[in-house]
Amino acid sequence: MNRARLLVLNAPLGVLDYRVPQGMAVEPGSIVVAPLGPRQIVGVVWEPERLPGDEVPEAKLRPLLDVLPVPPLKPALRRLIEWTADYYCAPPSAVLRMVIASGGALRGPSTTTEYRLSGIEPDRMTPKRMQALDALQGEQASMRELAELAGVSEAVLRSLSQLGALEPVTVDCDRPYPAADPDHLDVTLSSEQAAVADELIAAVQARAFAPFLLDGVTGSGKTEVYSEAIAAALRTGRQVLVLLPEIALTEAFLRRFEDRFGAAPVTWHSSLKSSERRRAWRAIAAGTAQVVVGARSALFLPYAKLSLIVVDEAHEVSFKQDDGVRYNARDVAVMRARFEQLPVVLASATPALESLQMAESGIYRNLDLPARFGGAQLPEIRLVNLTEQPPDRGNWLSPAINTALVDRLGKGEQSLLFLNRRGYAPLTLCRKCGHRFQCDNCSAWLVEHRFSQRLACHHCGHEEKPPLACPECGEPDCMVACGPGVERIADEVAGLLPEARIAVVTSDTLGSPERAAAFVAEAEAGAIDVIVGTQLVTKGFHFPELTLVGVVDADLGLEGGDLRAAERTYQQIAQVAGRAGRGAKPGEVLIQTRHPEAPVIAALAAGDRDAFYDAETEARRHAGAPPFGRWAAIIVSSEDDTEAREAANRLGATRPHLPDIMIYGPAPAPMALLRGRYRYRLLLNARRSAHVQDVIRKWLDQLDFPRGVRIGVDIDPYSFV
DNA sequence: ATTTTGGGCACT
DNA sequence: GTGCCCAAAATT
Repeated sequence: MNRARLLVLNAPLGVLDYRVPQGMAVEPGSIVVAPLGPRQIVGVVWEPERLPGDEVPEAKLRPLLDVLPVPPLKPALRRLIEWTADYYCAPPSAVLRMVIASGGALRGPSTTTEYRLSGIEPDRMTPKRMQALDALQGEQASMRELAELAGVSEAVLRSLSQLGALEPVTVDCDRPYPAADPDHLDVTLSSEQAAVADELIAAVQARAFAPFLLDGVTGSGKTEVYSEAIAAALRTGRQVLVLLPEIALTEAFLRRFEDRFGAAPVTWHSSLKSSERRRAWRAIAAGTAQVVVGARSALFLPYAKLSLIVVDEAHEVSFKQDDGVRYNARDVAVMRARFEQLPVVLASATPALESLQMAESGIYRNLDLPARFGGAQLPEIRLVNLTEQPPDRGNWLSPAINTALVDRLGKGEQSLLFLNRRGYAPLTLCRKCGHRFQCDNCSAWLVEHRFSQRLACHHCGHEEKPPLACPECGEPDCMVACGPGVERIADEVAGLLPEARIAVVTSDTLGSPERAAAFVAEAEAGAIDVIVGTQLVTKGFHFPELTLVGVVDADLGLEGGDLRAAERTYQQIAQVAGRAGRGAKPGEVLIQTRHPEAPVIAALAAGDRDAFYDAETEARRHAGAPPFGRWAAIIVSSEDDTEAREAANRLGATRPHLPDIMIYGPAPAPMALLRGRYRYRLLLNARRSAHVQDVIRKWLDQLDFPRGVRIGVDIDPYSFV
């Protein structure tokens, strides 16, 4: 009798045992199809001793249906799944789901049919058809995806297809990607860069676990350096994974990559079309995808022969996933490298304190690139004390920034204004009765977006048209904007420099890779004078003509009780400052603040990175915060407030009392209502030696909660909402 | 997660 | 007795 223990994709089921029929060849890692009641589910064969489960009598076992024609998941990846589930207190099935991310990749034919506009106009035009033809210009995807894209039903598209306006295209899912050539470009590195590159190359050739912290100021050429390690990996015929924090601005990165290697890398991110996702997954599993550039989810793909992981901008907060499995891709990347026995490079100009600490204690090898490449100087940083030099009433830019903006426009140089607030104003109220426009589903104000004429919630995506009259008192045309957003700053610049070409850069305006690429092209061509942007502009840009950076409100990030507020503020401002003066002309950075004496701000002004890190290290040590202690959050949520509060109280009442773990709460979460769910939070602060995960698991296991209640565990949380 | 089962209740 | 709704149980 041949049994197989499966990890199945359904989280509440987890582990199920099956019989292996005669003649079916399975091994640990095989991806199989199994019967479940009247349905079929996908699972992965596992070592039984590694997945605890009750022994099911043989009579109950049903036979497996099929083995899918994809390579079995390798032991290193299976260990990573186990580790991730264990460390982040997540169901193993939920982690497995990230590996088998592309349902369609596993089964079915190796071609799919996509549709695109043929250019033929349908005889009879209807509003829906018009809308579809408009929206689908230049798109090619499956019926379903096109329907979603155009905001029409599939029936509309089917009729368009019948009329010939949409034509089918057969797509081969296994067509190979263009080959990357490690020697496509002859690269000249400085001697400092070459020394660092050589060390990385040696690590790639050594084929052993080796974590590196590649620590270099903005503009020091980190990408060029680790590209040489990528080239070394390509020469051995193996694969490389490069993790980037966000896709919005990867276009520029991809172009540089193509210049270096003669082919675009394989990309992986959430907005891939299903056929692209499938093609990438299969190529990655087959080992034919040489270099994968992806968002954090690319970390869990089944690489056939991985040889190097690079985490670029490794300090970025967006490597922390904040729903589903709440993992930190930066940390999991190191674990994957360990299980796979490979080098991993964390590259950053402003490393997380945790990473610095690992380097200092010798666990990570520290590689420094202290100078900017090509002799470019780091920009000069000046503080603008807003209490001494306030902006004009109703404005947000101080005379100092205004003067500098005028000066740069006169010289034909570019300026960048940074404010981490989307929209026109963070709060809108009625001038007559003071009514504040709030989201129905979240504890958050609705933010006015003037360009798109909408009031939007930045947490749940709810949008509405701005009302003509106050919903509370009926006063017509009553809305008053409170505080600045990037759109309002752009307005102010337009008033100051009527002839300037201004671009607002946020996730709203740069949502798609295409638009991001268009913006980068415009900015490089000098068609933009002033860029006003959110944190999106802090990363990755390289505009040689950009010589002025203005930080509109340096104090903004320090508000709120976020444990990492100081570090994040330092990183954001240091990164955005690093956009200035990357070419031949020196850069200048003006930082508006009300607290010039705050340690973070003072360190930024002095350009004294060590002073900041020393002060922050002491603060963290004192607070028992990472890396000296650990935090964990438990979020209890339900659509019913009472149900959520009672569940949270029950958790609080049964809290374990331990000497090395402090447990605070429950209390309403800072976002007490989010996407229609009421939320309560408990916080754990533990000594480093404490087994936080074990404690949490034991604590939660002994309780039962009503169906509507969700318990989320966040280990090493970044977001404190 | 999804499907099946079973109890309670209103209605014929 | 039948149909309907919802909660609980089962799924290997």
